Amino acid sequence: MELPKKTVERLSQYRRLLLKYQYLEKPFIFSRDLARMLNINPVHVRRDMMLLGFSGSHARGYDVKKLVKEVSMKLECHILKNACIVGFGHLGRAVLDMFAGGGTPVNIAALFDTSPKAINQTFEGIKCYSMDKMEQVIADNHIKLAILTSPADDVEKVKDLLVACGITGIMNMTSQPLDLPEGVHLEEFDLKTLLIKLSYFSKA
Amino acid sequence: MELPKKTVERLSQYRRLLLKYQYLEKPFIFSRDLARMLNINPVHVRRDMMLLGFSGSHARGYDVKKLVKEVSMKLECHILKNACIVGFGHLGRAVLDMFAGGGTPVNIAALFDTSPKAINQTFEGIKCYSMDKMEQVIADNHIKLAILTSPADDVEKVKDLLVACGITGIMNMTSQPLDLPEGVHLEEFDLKTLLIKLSYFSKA
DNA sequence: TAGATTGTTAATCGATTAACAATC
DNA sequence: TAGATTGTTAATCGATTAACAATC
Repeated sequence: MELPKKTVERLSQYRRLLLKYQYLEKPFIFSRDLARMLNINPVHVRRDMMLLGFSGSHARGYDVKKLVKEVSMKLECHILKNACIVGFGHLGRAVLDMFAGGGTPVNIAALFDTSPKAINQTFEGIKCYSMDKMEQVIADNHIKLAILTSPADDVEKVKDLLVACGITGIMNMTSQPLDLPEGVHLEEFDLKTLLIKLSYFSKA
Repeated sequence: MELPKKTVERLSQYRRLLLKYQYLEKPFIFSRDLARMLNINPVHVRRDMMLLGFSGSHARGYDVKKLVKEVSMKLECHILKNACIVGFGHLGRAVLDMFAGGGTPVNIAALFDTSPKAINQTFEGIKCYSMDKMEQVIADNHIKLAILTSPADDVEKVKDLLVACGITGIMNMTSQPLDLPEGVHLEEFDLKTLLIKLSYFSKA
């Protein structure tokens, strides 16, 4: 059975935090402490553990290493998913920087851009290709995810290309609404919208 | 009375879309068409209009220009909010590029970075300052919002600085959880988390 | 009038959290 | 035992959507 979306988000955060924590501190952690570090409610932690099917001890809390292993298993962090970045401007570079270090279960396997300056260059060890190599490169590298950062006017064309290449998930970092066919998962990442929201709710 | 969060997000999207649309097409639009362009349910549009207190015509739909004006009013798009970008790496640059063009009700008024290469330089007409000028610059420019893109290890220190400077809203683009005092609004923008979510739900 | 649309209420769904029994 | 924590159910809250009356 599938986990709720919000639970998946939090599991990912628990994992990230505890991966750092596990070498520094005690081998056990209480829901209260984990919650405080993430500014959430302890009940959230316990409920997520329940959904995960993971048990703690009433006396000591949760076994950090076992928990990290369990979360990683559930999120399939052992199956390294290959992703590509489409559009390699500042935003694309920022994304690459963020994931080049490793530690995340998503592997950037290729870059695509239209600029002759970038094409055939290598960044952080990852090669940048022209758009017309997309079909070949995506097939050869078993790429399943795409992070879309290209300029707004290209988005529709690029989307159709990606879908035709058999991509199963797209992270849309353009501020352009995207209409995807059944079976392709979409994650919206719309900075313009969120900034206006921030502004609206930050009224002094 | 305050609008629901999701409604504010959608209002921002209606506005963006219709600003383009208003010069191209008919002066009226149906909820169905607006919804289709954003891949949402038409009922959403009509309900948001209701919450906004905006009426359409049964025969012709909504008056595009009036609607844009109404949404802009509600989102206070006429009050230009000043924001700063803290951390001017690739991510900071990407954010600046996105907003330098104008058209959004948020104005980037200053950049902050620790790198001597960037400090005192001007990018897209916006000056980059060292972190220790922050208090002065934020006060002088009436900056109320901060977009945080600095490296993870600086985040806590920078946060305290920003709060001390009287910032009322922070967009956190680092993957570091932030704990803010009452009265400072927080918007999380966590790429690592969302990418894992995408990966989880994109299982073939 | 017939058909389409808006405006609004009620039902549904998902996420959060309060409450509390069970356990160490 | 007393006190703290986990595990789980039930209540609450916010967002979405189904249903339908009112209107053009």
